[in-house]
Amino acid sequence: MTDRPTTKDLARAAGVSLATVDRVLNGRSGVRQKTVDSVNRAIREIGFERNMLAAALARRRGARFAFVLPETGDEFRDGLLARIAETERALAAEQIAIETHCLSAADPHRTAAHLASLDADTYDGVALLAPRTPQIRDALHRLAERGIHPLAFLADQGDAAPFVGTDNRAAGATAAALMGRFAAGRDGPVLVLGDSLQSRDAIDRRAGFDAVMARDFAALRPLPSLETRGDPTRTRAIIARAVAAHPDLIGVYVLTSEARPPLKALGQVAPPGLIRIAHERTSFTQGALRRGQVDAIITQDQGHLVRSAIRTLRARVENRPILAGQERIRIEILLKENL
Amino acid sequence: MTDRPTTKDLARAAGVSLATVDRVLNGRSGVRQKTVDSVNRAIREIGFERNMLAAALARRRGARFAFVLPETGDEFRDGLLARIAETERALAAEQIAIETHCLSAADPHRTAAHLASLDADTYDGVALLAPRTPQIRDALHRLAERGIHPLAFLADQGDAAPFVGTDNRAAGATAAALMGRFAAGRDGPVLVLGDSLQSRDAIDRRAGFDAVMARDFAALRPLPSLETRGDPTRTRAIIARAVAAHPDLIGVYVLTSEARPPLKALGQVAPPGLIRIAHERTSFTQGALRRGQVDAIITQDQGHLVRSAIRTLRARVENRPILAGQERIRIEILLKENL
DNA sequence: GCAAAAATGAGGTGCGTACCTCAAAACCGC
DNA sequence: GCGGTTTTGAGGTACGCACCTCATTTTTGC
Repeated sequence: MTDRPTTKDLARAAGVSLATVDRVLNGRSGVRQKTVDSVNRAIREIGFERNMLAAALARRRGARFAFVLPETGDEFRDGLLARIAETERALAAEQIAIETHCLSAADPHRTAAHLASLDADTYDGVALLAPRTPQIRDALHRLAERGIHPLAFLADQGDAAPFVGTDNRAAGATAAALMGRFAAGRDGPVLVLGDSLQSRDAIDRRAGFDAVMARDFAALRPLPSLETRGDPTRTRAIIARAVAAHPDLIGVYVLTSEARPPLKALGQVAPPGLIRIAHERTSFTQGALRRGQVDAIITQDQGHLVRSAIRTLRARVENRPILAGQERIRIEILLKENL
Repeated sequence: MTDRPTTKDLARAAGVSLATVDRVLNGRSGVRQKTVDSVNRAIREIGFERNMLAAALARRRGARFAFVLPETGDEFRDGLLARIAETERALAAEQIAIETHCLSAADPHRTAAHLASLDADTYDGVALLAPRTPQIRDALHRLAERGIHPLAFLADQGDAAPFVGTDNRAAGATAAALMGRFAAGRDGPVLVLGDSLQSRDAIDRRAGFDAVMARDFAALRPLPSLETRGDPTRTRAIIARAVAAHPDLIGVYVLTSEARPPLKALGQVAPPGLIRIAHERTSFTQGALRRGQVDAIITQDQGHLVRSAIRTLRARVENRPILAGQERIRIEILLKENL
């Protein structure tokens, strides 16, 4: 903490002028590779660390980010919006602006077009939650080319962008472990259902669930996934049919985020002792836990997700390393007792 | 985000000079109450927010904090030290310095003396992990009087300092819920043991554990707590005796952080199907989870704890509000599957 | 070896605040 | 209304960096 070297010291050590140091530090053009190297060497030698406070001050703003989300309207998304708004307020003091763009439906073309419309002078980074399609992949690459840092938020986009979110396979595996342990030796079928089963999340969760079931809890028989399509009537019908067809039903695993319809439907027909596991903390699932309508919730902390996304974007904008441990989103298990 | 008002604007709005604004903002003396009020009114009226970046830059440093910890030497503490070191590195760029002071043993007088020796010119805040005693309470009050912000870290100090840590009663309750669910209807005794049972943590956890056991799992009979005193030989003896005395033993709950000796001892004599629950993620407990030597770990994220402590201290130093949601330390449940 | 192009240097300004000094003004008790 | 004290003002410098302009040097192509 004794006075750290400044750009002036760096310039002297590298044998160049302040202007050149500035060019190198900020990646401007018009500097020979040889010079760049010598400055970088000097940075290491004297242990120069840029004072980001002064940099942000001089730059007159920290950064401006956007979250691009689908306009689905479920409680999970509402929670995300609330966390984003909170984070924005907290970061206003550091001159960080955060916007939220909600795009209706899951139209990859529209999403890609929106990404293409973002201006590099306005935005420094974009966190995108969207299914992985070729259009999106290209749009992300073009964003990066324009100097806007892309981030895959909750839905992995491969190497088109760094990813912030949880491992859905492990989340499914965790659900299976709880189901198996709670069943404790009983045997019978387990119902698995979800909103839509095509999404990457749902597929990964199902895979993780099945793997652990097969390995550790062979007495339980996971049934083929059923798709509710977000339709409450259909959901009720599916559940009624399943409960009737399997009088020895051990448990139900709701693997997508809309947990309300299935849990409500179960409330009326569930046999006693039925184990119910669902995903995502929402005000409904919390209440359901308290009321005993569900036994465990597998979730990820939304505030942490949002903040992690912002931290990751900032780190990239400021060309800084991240604290890996802080950015690994944990798979949380919620019981009534640790809400 | 359009140009925020600066101190200059504030001075104009309040009808005073920049010097007076400075005096008020930084709580210097020699300003009439009437003037202070009018400046504060102007702050609200024009929505002035101090630019902490510029302030930190001008002040030539962000802040300097110290963690004062007991020199116990268990894995939990080692983890904390590692997280503190990480956080310090990450925050160096923001001119935040973090020190760690390890005080041998749990001598409240020594700890109090150490706190008294801290200089307000050097430290802005201190996070203290120590048992709650009158000496400590007084030392914390005197710290605050000298202008050093105190923080109760992991161990609550009542109103002597704000608290960062988890609710140990809820942690114990969570352990009980898992124990009960994993036991799934079987009946029999449950062994509860810990390093030391006098500490506030241990007492709270036991209380939470018993409450849930009595309410939801009456078929299980928690036995009186046994104290291992950190002695492996004694631990082995206790466990051997308990296993012999209770052939129908259902589970074991290790409620303090030194989980290694009990789990190792159990490894040799545990009846099949015995449910083992312990606290705190360490490299040992993680390995034990993977190897199946323990069924669940109740823990709190150490990195989160440390960062939350620092954020809370910073917020106080900078006279800023905190993001409550971010500072509530969650009680995590770890299974093999969600490590 | 020449002109054109590329690379580098010198020097300045501004960001919003902290902190300092010295002088001027307002207030106080009597 | 006096001397003394307290309060306030004016103005400056510094923090470390970004960003700008213009001159000068070095390199490149031919």
